[in-house]
Amino acid sequence: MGKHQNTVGSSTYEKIKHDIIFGQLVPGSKLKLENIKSQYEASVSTLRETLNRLASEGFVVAEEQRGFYVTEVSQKDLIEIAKLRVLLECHAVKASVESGDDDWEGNLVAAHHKLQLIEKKMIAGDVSEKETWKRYDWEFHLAVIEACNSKNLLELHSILYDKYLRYQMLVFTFRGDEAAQEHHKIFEAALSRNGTEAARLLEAHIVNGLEHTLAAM
Amino acid sequence: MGKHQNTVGSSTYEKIKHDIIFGQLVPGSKLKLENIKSQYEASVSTLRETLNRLASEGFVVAEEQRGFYVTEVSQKDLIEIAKLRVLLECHAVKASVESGDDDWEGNLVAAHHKLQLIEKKMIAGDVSEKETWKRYDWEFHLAVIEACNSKNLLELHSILYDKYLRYQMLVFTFRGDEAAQEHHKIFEAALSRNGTEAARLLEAHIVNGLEHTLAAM
DNA sequence: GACTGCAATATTATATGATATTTTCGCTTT
DNA sequence: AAAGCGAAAATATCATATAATATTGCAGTC
Repeated sequence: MGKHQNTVGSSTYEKIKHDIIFGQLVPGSKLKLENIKSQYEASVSTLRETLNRLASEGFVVAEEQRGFYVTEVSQKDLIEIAKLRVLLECHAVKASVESGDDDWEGNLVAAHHKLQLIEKKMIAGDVSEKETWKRYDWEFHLAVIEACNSKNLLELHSILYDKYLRYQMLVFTFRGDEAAQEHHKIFEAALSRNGTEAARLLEAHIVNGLEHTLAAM
Repeated sequence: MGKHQNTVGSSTYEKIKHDIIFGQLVPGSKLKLENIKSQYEASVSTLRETLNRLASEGFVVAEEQRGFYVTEVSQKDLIEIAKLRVLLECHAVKASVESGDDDWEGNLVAAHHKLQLIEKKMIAGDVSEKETWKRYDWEFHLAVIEACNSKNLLELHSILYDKYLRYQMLVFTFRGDEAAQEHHKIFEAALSRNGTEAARLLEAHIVNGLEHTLAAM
């Protein structure tokens, strides 16, 4: 059961990725190896491995012979990412409700329940658990599309979600009850196996979130 | 004009990726650092950087403390990739014909012309330039969607195309005149700004290719 | 006699610090 | 200003040390 000890490489990967998504590492800033070496307690080579991985995922830009930079943000980029999320996620939800089995349903119910609980807390004014909230949001969105039968799609979606999340964290604002209701409707449509409706609601949900974030940028 | 000298890292990346796509490195085989060190003339650290990059793109699988393996192939995976290509490429072509300018048209005409030339050679029996042919095929498909206004989408598509190409190379078979005609029809639809028709033809083109490849696996 | 469990050994992956290149930046000269 | 020239800083690469995994051989058991 006990998760075997992580390598230095994988834990620095998690840390740096986290710090980019949650804004500790500011967009456009240079990642000088010597500097981050002390900050993340890893050697140059290990850091380079990490930064190369993050570069292929798009969180870091690697300029040949010139080092690494935290990827810039822009409204255009956010719009692209949101549109791609709509494209992939709406396609996936239709496939998912088609082929989801009882396990899928159970998992979806659980994910929605947990999300609902923390949303209530947030709406009541407790903003202390932003990261937990976002994890539950992620788990819910994943649960909806998980039965889409495409590992490849789920992997792409995972990266897109993180990129989208980065923008949300950048200009943190809570849409509160509105988003919670949208989640609930998506949940109901998915559970009643209405793929088209779930896709429609999902698109509206993402677009609303996008506009909210854009307005705050 | 002169392309500035490549780093060891980027050239080994190109080489290993090429060898995976074109089958020199067989699916599932282990990439032992010491072995490939001599083969690709790079140090362990450089190779690890490369393999980490290829792992996030999905050409290599990295198992913690167990090393790197060439990603396995399967019919299921191929089907997933083809479906994703359809999803992204059809969406992109509609956006592209909407907003493509004269530069886009010019580039598309050029790409189609070059592809047509080499297809004629191939049909005539000259199979000596497989790689050039595939590069032109790639350039054509890219040219069609290039004006979609989404850097993110084009990057995802680029990786998907390479994964798809790997399967085609695995069971190399030339669809000949059939594919050439499909390309031509896609070209005409795109040029006449009929996005819906272009998307329809593109989907059929990819699905036909998929079935051809599946049948040969 | 074959099978299981354990310990010693060999192999391999991971991580590090040192070295070689390359770029950057300030200073001088035109 | 613009170009040329180092010195300093940063990146890319390497060889090696450390830690983990796989393998082998040997006893003890069924």
